[in-house]
This record gives sequence, C-alpha cells and structure tokens, in this order.
Amino acid sequence: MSILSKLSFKDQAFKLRESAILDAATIILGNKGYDLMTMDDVASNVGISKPSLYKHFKSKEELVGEALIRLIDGAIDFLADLDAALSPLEKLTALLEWALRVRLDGGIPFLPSTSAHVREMLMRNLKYIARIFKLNNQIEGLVVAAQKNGELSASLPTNVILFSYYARTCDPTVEYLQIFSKMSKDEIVSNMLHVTFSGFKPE
Amino acid sequence: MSILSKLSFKDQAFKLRESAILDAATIILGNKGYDLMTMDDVASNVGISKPSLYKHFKSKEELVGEALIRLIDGAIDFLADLDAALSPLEKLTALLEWALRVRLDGGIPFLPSTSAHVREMLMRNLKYIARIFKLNNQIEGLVVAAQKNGELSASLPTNVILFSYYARTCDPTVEYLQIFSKMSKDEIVSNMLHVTFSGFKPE
DNA sequence: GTCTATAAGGAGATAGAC
DNA sequence: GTCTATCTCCTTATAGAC
Repeated sequence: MSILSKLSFKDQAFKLRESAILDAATIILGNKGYDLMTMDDVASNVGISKPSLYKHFKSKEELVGEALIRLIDGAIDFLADLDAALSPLEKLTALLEWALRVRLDGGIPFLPSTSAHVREMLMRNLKYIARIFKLNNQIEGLVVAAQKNGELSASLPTNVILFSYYARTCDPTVEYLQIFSKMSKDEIVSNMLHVTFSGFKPE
Repeated sequence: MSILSKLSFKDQAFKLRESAILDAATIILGNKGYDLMTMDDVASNVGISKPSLYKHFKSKEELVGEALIRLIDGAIDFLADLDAALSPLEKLTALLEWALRVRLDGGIPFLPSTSAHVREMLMRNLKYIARIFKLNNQIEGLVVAAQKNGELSASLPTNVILFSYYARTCDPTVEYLQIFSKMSKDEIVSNMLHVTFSGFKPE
C-alpha cells in the first residue's frame, strides 16, 4: 500500500468522524438548543475526547455553523430533487411538509428558531450566509411565482409570506400538538399546512 | 409616625423595588433570553447588589417565573377590559394585536417562545401554571365560541387554532420584518393579523 | 437590608504526554 | 491524532461585616 493511499484512507476516516460529530451535534441541538449544548455532550456522544473534537472544529460556533450549513444543503437538495412539473405552491408545500416531518421525528429543520444571540453568531459566519442566501433566493423565487400565477395572495408583500413561511418551519405549535394532543403525525402535518396557507377562517 | 405606618412605608419601598427588579428582568429577558440573562445583569440594571436581589427572589428561576406571571396577568386584565360587545373573533384579534405591538416596542408578549428547558422550568412552577391555566381557559372559550358562530373554521381542531394562536404571539416573523423590511409597525401588525387569520392564499 | 468578598461548579478551550 | 489533566472565565448563590 502506497503512502498516498494510506493518507487517503486516513483522510476518509477523518471525514467519517467529522460526519459523526455533525450528526451528534445536530441531534443535541434539537434536544437542548445552542446554549445548553456543551462540547462535552458532543464529544461523549460521539465517543471521543474533547481535544479530539477541537481538532475537527476549532470552536463551538464553528461546529454549530457547519451543522446548520449541512441542514441548509439538505433543503437545497430536496428542492432540486422535486418533480419539475410541480407548481410553485406545490413545491413550497412539499418543502414545508418535509421540514415539519423532520421535526416530528425529533430532528431540526433547515431553519431553527434562533435566539437573537444565535442569529447574531450565524450572521458573522460568511459560509453560512452564502448558503442561506442561495436557499432564500430559491424560496423567494417560488413565492413570487406563486403570487404571479394566483396560487398565493398578490396583495401581501412577498417578504411577509417569505418570513412567515420560514417561521412555520420552526413553529412551536408542532411540539405543543405532539405533547398535548392525541393527533397522529400525519394529522399534525395536514393541520399545520392548512393553517399556514389558509389561516383560521372558514373556507 | 407609628411603628405600623413605618413598616408599611418600608413595605411599600420594598414592593416598589420588587417591581423595578421585575421590570428590569422583563426587559433583559426580551433582549437576551433566559439562558443569557444573568443575575448580575439584573442587579446592575436596577442599581442594587446581587445579594439584595436574592433577598427579593431566592433564585433566577423564581425571578423569571414572577416576571412571566406578571405578563400573563397583563393579558388577563387586557381581556377583562375589552368591550363586552365585541365578538369572539374581534377579541382574539385585539389580544393578538396587543401582543404584537408589545413586541414591536421591544417588550415580550404574555407567552414567550420558550426553549424546552424554559418550558420545563415553568411547568414546575405551580403559580405560573395556575395563571396560564386561567388565561388558556379564556382564550380557548373565545376560540370555541368563534368556531360556533362561524367566525373561525369549525373543521379545524380547536387545539390547532389555539396553539397556533399562541405561536403567533411570539412569531419570529415580527423581528425579521423589523430588521429586513422598511414596513411601519402598523403595516407589520396588519400583515401579521392577515396571515394569521387568512393565511397566504388569495381572498 | 445592603454591601464586599467569595465559595462552588460549569463550560469553552488548551498543554503536554504518548 | 488522541487522550488525561488543567487553565480560565463566567455565573449562580451565599457568608459575614456594617
């Protein structure tokens, strides 16, 4: 075995461990949030020591940034894989449904409901900004298209629909319904989608 | 001056300081959230020392609990002061509008978007639970009445409307619009109300 | 009741051996 | 590259003087 392939193998193992770290961080973030997630949590969850963790990510902020970037990329990939024949509204509905199901399965969606502190941290992360910018452009395009073709209200400012759409991906109603109602996941998703697009009023 | 009135005077001053502490805690909670609010913050903001602060509230949890109870009471009072001639939907709209305006002025509404950690803490606070139970009963009554008289959809489960309504009081869309749009407070409120009750779809 | 000073413990980050 | 052990700082909470 050559030196080169040895290095490559090491590199692969390194990447695998990095992925395992990000998986753990994502799960813990979902359970406890940023402030309560500790680097000890992550390290012990992966089964490595804290200094090893710091060999992969030089700070807690960087680790969380990378974990969230991966989620954004997941959303971008999801959009890319959607049937191109779907209408803008159908695509928006599918993406929101996907995000809601991720949360119902204990995960976190592509846009966590961030505290002002976390939001500030992310705004300093240029790599994160670039990804969120790309995703935002795609979703904004879908909203504008849906407004143009009459699927969504054209009298509402696009920003209002766009930001409210993001807010629905991390709406705490999902957790309330999981805890305090006997509804199935499918029922929760269906009701959340209805409330998001049609509101509370009668048809 | 009698001893009794002296005590009463001292008592009054004590109450006044207590109120000032709760004011400060409420503002800091709004700015930084529970985890990042420190007792040093609160003490220095009020202009007292930390041990004095602990004479009033025996822990951070108790302080935050009392601050949030005061907010709940504010919402209960607001509902009680509403014109009795208003319809259920009009009352629900007025309360949500009030909560949104509180947030636009930098305050926090009666129901903060709590992390799982904070929610757990509050669930152990029996005094808090009692107040939230009272407020919830009133709001749930309004929702049921509005569903009965056709102002709100009767086909949606009451829980879905109720929890979504709570979620709107702390919807991050408000902050996004404040930061990223040029809309006035009135426009933000009006759009939030529209999206809440009528959704994104055309009329 | 209020303060100065400090305990007690948690958490991010690192030194240095292997 | 990984670990054990440690540094440093921050935060909750309190002891003890006045």
